[in-house]
Amino acid sequence: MYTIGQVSEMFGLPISTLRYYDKEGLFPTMERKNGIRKFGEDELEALRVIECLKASGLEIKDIMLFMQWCTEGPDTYPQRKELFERRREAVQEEMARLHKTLAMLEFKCWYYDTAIADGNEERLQSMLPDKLPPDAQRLYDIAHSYTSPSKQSIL
Amino acid sequence: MYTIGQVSEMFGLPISTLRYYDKEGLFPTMERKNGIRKFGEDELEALRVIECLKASGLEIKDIMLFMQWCTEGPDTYPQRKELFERRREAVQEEMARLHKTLAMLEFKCWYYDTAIADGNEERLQSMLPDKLPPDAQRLYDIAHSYTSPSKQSIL
DNA sequence: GTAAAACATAAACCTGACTTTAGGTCAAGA
DNA sequence: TCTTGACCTAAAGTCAGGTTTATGTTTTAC
Repeated sequence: MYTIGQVSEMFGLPISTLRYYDKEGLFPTMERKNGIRKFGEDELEALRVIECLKASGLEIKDIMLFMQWCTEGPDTYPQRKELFERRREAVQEEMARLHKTLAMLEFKCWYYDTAIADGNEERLQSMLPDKLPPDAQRLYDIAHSYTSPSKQSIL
Repeated sequence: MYTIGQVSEMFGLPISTLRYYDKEGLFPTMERKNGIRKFGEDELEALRVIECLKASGLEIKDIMLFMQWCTEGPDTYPQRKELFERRREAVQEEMARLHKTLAMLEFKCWYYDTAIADGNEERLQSMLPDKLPPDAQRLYDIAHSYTSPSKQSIL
């Protein structure tokens, strides 16, 4: 069993954040002794899951819902599974977006390297949009490829 | 040249967001005709870069600084290059974090699949933390590996 | 010429995720 | 005993990144 201060150290989170999470219902089974929070293994695993779900883009109030499900026994296994499935898809999409972002950043690194060498952007601008050196062209094409703005898939 | 409504369509961004970006100084060279904004190729490329820098985790006010540099000529090439280098590193770190997040999500998908099949978590809990099937163990170990909470590298 | 659609501004409002503040309890060491 | 440090609460404050509202102007279509 750990105190809030120990958990704050272990996870590198401010104490105020841990209290905020508790207030939002993220530790539904946490015990107390004389009003003082006692973090057990369940709460540590809850925190790992909280960090994971937050990183996946889930909001606090939806994480709270998940934690509630965890107190309701085997009937909620399917909902919990569904939640993780959808988060997995969301993270995979986010990684694909970051891949494209990275292409743009690498292209711009190359672009400004070249601009610094040339002292100006004239030669570079004359190469746009399709007469760049092969490596740079590849990055440029990824970075400037069209992505549908629709948020909802037809499926 | 495009109107704000056309650009809103093209990028799937609300008109209010484009006006907000303009107010924050993200289109420093945008022209107007009778007070009406005229988006040219420079502004379209600015928007692509804005989306990229936002996705990389940069704040609006820092994107504004970059846009200002772009109006100041070749002297600021090195700063611009530096900015993209650091964003590249930040995105690579974010992708590594998401890789770990994904391992946790995949582990939990497997976990609840198994819990649904078993009807309870007893067998699963008895396998933790190091007697899981190989594939699940791999995911579990990635997801539960320690990550230093320090934000500053020693170098 | 006129009505509707599309543009404009300033300022207030909103949301999520914390953080800070103000005031209080409690246990341990000097 | 007293004071220091770690804990507690409720409520207010903060911040980024927009969005909404109220009001007015310009462009476009008939």
